[in-house]
Amino acid sequence: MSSIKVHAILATLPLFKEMGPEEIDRIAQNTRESHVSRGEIIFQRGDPSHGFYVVIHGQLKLAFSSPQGVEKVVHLVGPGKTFGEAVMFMDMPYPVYAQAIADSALLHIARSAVFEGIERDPVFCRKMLAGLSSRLHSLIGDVEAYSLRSCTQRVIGYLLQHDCGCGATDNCAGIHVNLPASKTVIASRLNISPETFSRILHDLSASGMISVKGKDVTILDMNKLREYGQQ
Amino acid sequence: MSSIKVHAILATLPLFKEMGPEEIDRIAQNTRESHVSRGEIIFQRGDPSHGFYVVIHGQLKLAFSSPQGVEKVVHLVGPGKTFGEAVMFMDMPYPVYAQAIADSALLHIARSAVFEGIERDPVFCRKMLAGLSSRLHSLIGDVEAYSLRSCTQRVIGYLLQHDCGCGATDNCAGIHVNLPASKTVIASRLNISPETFSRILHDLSASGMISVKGKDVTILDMNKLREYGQQ
DNA sequence: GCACCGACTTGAGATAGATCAAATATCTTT
DNA sequence: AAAGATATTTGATCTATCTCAAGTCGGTGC
Repeated sequence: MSSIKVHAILATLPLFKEMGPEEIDRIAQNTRESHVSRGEIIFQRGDPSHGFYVVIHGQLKLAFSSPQGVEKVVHLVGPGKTFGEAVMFMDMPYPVYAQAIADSALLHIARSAVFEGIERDPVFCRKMLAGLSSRLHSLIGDVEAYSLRSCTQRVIGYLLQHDCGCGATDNCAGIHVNLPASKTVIASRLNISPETFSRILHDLSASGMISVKGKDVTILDMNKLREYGQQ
Repeated sequence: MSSIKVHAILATLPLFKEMGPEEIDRIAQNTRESHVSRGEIIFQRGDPSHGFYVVIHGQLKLAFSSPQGVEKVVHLVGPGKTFGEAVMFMDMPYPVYAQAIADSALLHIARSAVFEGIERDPVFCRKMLAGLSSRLHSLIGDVEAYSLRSCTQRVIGYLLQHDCGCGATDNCAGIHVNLPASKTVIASRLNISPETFSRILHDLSASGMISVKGKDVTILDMNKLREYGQQ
């Protein structure tokens, strides 16, 4: 891929917006593109970090597995999203592994470029801080969900979060949610067994709140669903 | 408290070490001291953030509660530790509330001072990033523990993490752990009911791995405990 | 179009940990 | 030091969710 194109991709990221073209070029120079196919590991738990990643297209998961081999998906990363920033700022190996769940293209941005960027540009630095903060915020949300909500509530929470932003209408029926990965993976993300996930989806369908066709979920009764999810 | 003393306290924090005295003074100028007694709320979930806090002495908890009133402690903060940084970098209200679990003294550092600091000093910025990263890392650890480990394993993990650093000896028996809060609070922190926590401590005592006297736990057989916690 | 393979569903049963309740123990306040 | 209040322990029971097992569905390659 030409460095022109890399430049263009970087320029669309919130992180680099507002950066001057020459700064972006500097970053682009320290960027490595890679293509991975479904199932490939990008890094293992315990590997040292040399930078962070941007997903150009495809989908991957961050996860760890127990000694018994049970896998727990912590995070799903799709196009335009970044991962691996946090580890870069500590002298620590990756606490999770990253695996492609679809053929994907990635950009790797070298740690050195980021550290230079911080040195030069306080705005960049603040964006980096904002990015980390928002990841932290969503992890707190996960902790809250795992500890205070039932499986059904977590599923409903997930569906509501992933409605494809039809706007502010309160009870717009027919909202469409596309599951970005296999149901087994989503279940793991929600810390539920696949069987339980399947049953919950079934039950929500049966009571007319949603309808499910493969990876497409349609929210039929938003209010009822919200109510169910609330308390 | 005199601003001299504030200056001295700030200077001991890793975050401000390496900063010049005049810079620290600038920070100190934007610092507000507060004393809270046991049970007092420092901020509520939903409150807007105007800076972050340093604990001078005392102990507090960050937590949220479910609609049914069940409380879940996310984080315990003791002397020398900071909290509330992450929220400061986003336009979001606090996702948790903070409550003193012992009479405490706090320093509040205004957001504006932090943002100025970032503007001026890339080292400070990097430390801020490192701080957030490390918090994020430990949250990932929590998520891992909640999703892959049993209650007993979490308790053991907690005890092993909180041994008061007797060094690298592998099987130094008699390591002493002091629970920094009531057992009910620790249990919540570990996402366990108080009853279950009590029983686990009892069982570990019964099998001779630890001994418990109030808030003092002594690890008697480190190896056995580790083994138990592993798998 | 058919056979195969992984993903999903459905049923039955098992269980870790929660909840409820009552008895102690510990800390606070007077 | 006694009375209350709060925290902890212990026992008995309950239940949400997991696990195991057996289909069924849906896409892919031949």
